[in-house]
Amino acid sequence: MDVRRAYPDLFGPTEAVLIDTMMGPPQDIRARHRIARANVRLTTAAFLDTGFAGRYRSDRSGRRQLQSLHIGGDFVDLPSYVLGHLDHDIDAVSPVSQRMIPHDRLDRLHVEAPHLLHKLWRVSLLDAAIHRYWIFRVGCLLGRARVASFFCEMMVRQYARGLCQLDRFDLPLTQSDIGEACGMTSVHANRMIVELREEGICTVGGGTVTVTDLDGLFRTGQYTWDYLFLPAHVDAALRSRLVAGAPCSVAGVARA
Amino acid sequence: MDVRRAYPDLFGPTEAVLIDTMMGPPQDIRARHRIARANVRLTTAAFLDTGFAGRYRSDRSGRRQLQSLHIGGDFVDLPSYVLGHLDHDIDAVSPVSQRMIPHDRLDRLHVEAPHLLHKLWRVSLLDAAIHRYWIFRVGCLLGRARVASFFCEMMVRQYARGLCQLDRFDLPLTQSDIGEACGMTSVHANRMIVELREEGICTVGGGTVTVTDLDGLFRTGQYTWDYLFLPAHVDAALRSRLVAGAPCSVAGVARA
DNA sequence: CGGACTCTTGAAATTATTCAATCGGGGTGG
DNA sequence: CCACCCCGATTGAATAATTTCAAGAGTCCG
Repeated sequence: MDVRRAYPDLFGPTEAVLIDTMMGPPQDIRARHRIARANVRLTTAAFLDTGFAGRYRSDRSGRRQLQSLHIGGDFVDLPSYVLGHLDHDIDAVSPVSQRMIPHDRLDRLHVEAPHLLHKLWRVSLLDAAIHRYWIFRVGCLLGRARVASFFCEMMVRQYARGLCQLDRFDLPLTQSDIGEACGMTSVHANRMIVELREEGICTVGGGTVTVTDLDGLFRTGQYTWDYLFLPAHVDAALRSRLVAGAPCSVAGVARA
Repeated sequence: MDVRRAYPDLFGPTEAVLIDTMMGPPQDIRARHRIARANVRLTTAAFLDTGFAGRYRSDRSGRRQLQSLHIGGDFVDLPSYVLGHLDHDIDAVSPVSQRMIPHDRLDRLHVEAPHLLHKLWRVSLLDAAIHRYWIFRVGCLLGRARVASFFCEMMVRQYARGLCQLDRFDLPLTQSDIGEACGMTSVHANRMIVELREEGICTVGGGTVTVTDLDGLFRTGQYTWDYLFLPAHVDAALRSRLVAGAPCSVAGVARA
């Protein structure tokens, strides 16, 4: 996954080349291995080439919360560049291929290409917007809606990068992982998934979610993608496929 | 609240003056009035002088989730500068005094003071770290712990800005607001608050939380402040007041 | 084949919501 | 000044959502 494909409305060809030259060679990380550790001074930032990586925080009883789930094309480690270290661990959820960007290489952008740093700032604010939506999901929605909303997001984010169509998408998570993402036990996650299947909305298995009722999935998850700030053409494509399009998005921004 | 007091380890005196010159005069917003609207092109970013402001998203049934709560000294609106508009509303929770920074004034920093933009990037990543902790709080903790954790955060963040001691702090929220922050009903929030009071941990009323058992509050909320990236002296002060200090923080970062 | 892990299901216990009602303080109009 | 009203806090009881505990079935792999 190159940065242009990941952010088609953000980076130009020259910028993409520059970013590419900053990144080291691809490194493979095995599933369930650590990508970055909390409370350790870091000197490189990871760009996620392929695979899934997650941020985790655990409570005292060992119960774990997935705080974010990154897909190919995400800069998973920008916070470590700006803040120096992380307050949480980042793990490979599936097998991952990543490319490292040295922090001091990013430092040089301040004189070489300051506009690029501004765009990386934008990228990290997109992550923050996703975080806020996760707060909403976990805080407001009931079990079935939480899982549906989570599936919607993972599908739309991959769709926006050309990684899937709107009928199925990769999700190499166990039901325990899905529970950790949605703030529920694996047992309850299983029951919600069973319900979604019985309602003919989607099936989950083999690391893939197959969507049998796209509208139903979005409706059940009360899902809108306005917070993803998608490129206009992706937004339009999504709208055309959904009877009750999202209430708002980039294209629909009013003028003041 | 000036920026130096808000971020003592981040901005130098010269930078503080520069930021100050960018900001317009203080504007008063009445409680429960809108500060920024979703899906509207914005041209200024708000700096919160005093008061409390919150980001909200609602589900289809009208149930509302507080996604973040800002206090005096927060740049509440940086996402709107970088992304152009917001995907959610920002409301004044209490009476608010804010100062606006025109986006084009920030643009000029690219040539005038690029290092300042980098620091603003840092500020927005601190917000993102707080978002992630909210995901953890709402997704992992049970009711009483959620409320205690929320209280801890609001106290520590205000303490770090010299806005309170560790025995009481302002929290001009109704119990309904607290419920929206913690992902629960106002009725349940009330019950959790009653429990905290009966356990001798804290009392809530009149827009103030009075902490009668600081250790108990932190223990009940399983709270650590590592994600706030506090200045070292604030971190040290907190540690010295808590028998079982947080497991990790800036001062405790390993060297790689 | 054995072991480890995941998915699945049932039943009991816990946690949280909903519905309904009461209490109390602060402000307003008479 | 006081009756009245509204809103927020509080409580009880019934209902719903979720967790916990436990067990069994399926699958993959050494």
